[in-house]
Amino acid sequence: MARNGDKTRKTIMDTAEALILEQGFSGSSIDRIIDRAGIPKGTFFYHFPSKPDLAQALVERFARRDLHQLTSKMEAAEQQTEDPARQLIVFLAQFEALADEWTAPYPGCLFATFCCESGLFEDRTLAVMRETMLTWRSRIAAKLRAAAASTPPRAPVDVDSMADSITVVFEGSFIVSRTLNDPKTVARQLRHLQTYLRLLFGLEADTRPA
Amino acid sequence: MARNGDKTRKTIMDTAEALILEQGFSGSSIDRIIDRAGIPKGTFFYHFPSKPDLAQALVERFARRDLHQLTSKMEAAEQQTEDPARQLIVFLAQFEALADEWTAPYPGCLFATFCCESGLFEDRTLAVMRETMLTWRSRIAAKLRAAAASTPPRAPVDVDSMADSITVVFEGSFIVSRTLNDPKTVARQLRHLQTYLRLLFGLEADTRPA
DNA sequence: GTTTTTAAACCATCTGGTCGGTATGATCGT
DNA sequence: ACGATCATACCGACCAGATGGTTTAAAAAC
Repeated sequence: MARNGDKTRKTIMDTAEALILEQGFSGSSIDRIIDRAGIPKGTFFYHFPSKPDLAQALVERFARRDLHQLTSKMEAAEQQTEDPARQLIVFLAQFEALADEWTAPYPGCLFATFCCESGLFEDRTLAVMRETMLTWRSRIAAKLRAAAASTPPRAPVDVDSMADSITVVFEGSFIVSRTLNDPKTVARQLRHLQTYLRLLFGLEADTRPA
Repeated sequence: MARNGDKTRKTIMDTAEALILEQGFSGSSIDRIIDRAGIPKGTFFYHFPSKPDLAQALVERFARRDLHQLTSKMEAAEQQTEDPARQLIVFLAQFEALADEWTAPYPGCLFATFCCESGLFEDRTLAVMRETMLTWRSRIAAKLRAAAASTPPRAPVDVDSMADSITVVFEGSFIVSRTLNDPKTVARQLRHLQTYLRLLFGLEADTRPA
């Protein structure tokens, strides 16, 4: 299965990511990863020269998928309405709909996990996380500026930190969701963010409670 | 030096907590903890029979301090104003003032760290975190109900998840703050929460931007 | 014939944890 | 006031297994 190298690599990464989300990075030994994946040790080190290289590959893949979500859901929102404030609400509503389907086992964010062990990682690994968050900030902040230009917000807000709020709510609600064993937490928190935006830009309230 | 046991114990716990906040729990080996603390191994195991017992002691101390903050800052807020909505804003403003002083190294939350490695801990350890978060929820939710009773909120909100938002913002902003290397993130996010509350209960906007 | 996978033995170092022992008072009967 | 006793606190050598990682040689799959 020579050209199936990609498949094996994916198996390793998927298994590792799932394990890391449960036990953290240091807690996920290579032996346990290959044991769960049913793959010999030699194969692991054929694909990843070292454990830090695995971390790098995982964080890059996670960031790629994350940014793809940002782009695709933003484009979908832009096709639904012209108003930038409404676009942001539609943007969040899509994530809410996604999160609303979740049941256990609770999802996690690789960024949060790595951040909580940040002293163990190389700079290049942490840089991927930083750049991803800054990309979210700049894309969302641009929308917020457009929204503020067309409708003055009801309260003075800093667009950059307001943009960061989305990331904050994601990361924070993952943690609270998992700690409380409540899979609906993420969806509900995303709804509060929408309510905040509605109030800020004077949009009619949603009938469902936040 | 009979009664110096407490001091040694505290040294171990302080060192361990700081290290865990940097490297995570599995990443903080007992050898590294005692090395940093300048304490021999035998002494460590005299105070803590096992590593899980250290985790338990740490999480219980953290929870105790956390709940003390909740109580003391809530009482301070209650002495400043009678209006429950304003009390919540004052409550948050106190944490904001605290967070606004922070510079590097970035603070972390032991709960977040443990949550990201939750697969490694005993139930009793995770239970402490869960109960602490639920205590926050019920105390804040009570205030929110009182606020909603005196002023109908401008948008329909679920008080329990609104109460959870505070925990969500704390946990989330710790992660974002550390990832972006921006010590001011926590304070700014706490300000957004205040703005949300102001808009919700029709209070005048703060002049400083959120 | 090149890429990929498998298998297993091997290594130095680190891991959580044990154990026998020591120092320092406080408490005690005398 | 005396030494004997005792609990608390501290020390560091030692252990078995896990850790990340290497090596080697061979077998598949394309």
